[in-house]
Amino acid sequence: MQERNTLQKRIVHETLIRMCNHPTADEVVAEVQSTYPTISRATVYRILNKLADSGEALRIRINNGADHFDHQTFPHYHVHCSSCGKVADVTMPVKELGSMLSDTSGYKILGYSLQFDGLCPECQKNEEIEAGA
Amino acid sequence: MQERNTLQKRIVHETLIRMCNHPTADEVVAEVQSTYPTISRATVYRILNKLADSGEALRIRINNGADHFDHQTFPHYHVHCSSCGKVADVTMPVKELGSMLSDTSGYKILGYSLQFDGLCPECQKNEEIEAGA
DNA sequence: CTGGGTGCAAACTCTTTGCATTCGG
DNA sequence: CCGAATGCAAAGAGTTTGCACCCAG
Repeated sequence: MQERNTLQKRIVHETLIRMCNHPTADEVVAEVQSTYPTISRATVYRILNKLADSGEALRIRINNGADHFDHQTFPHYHVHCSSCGKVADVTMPVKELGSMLSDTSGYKILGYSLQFDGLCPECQKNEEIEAGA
Repeated sequence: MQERNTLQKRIVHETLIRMCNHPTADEVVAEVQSTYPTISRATVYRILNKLADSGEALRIRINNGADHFDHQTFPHYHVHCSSCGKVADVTMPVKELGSMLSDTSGYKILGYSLQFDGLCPECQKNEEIEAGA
């Protein structure tokens, strides 16, 4: 029943912390395996799930795609670029949401997830170029 | 190039409207096939995607699971029961969110998605019973 | 020692796609 | 007619799981 502190766990967690771009599980696998080729995809998935469940990392669910992970656990939100898929932080705190957690047809609210969709600066630029051409 | 009005499209859309419980694509397939066994899963998926793309239905992405669909297109949010997976509406309007759509590291915001997680009344009851036993 | 963790491959879930056929306009 | 839409089956992406082996405590 005792949780063990294995090399794999340390490597995956450290890798996630080092990757600041909200990587997908697959990107974490690739990054981990670039240095430790013997660590398997299943292990990385298992460790990421455990981190997300225990609150040591956030799972970010993007429309139409794989889950992304974020090692930052303080309350914040994410913008997802509809064009290139990049994910960025929205650091602005949304205090109002706290007061919204009621009037939900009898549900006991445990949490919420808020994500924005939009275009990142680069894709906006590309859009203008295409429109101009 | 002209979009056609097929029997399948009408059936899938009507079925979605009739199912008020935010069904998954699979549940729509099952419901449609209970009356029209020859309509294929692929067709239902294609039609649901088209409805979601054209704004005639909403796609609700739930943590760890299949997409749900909602024929209601007016602005509202959803609560997802972490225990039984049921999805319910949050009809409370969230005006504040409109003013949040800025200060997002240069992103041009096109939309956002807000979902709550919690326990539905039934699962709260079950939890109490288990705790008491 | 011992059972939690790992690696591998296979399985699984959800969704999309290639292709021949059908049928709405 | 003609090509958009369908049905089928197979493929695809992302993730989980069964099992034998391994190693942290």
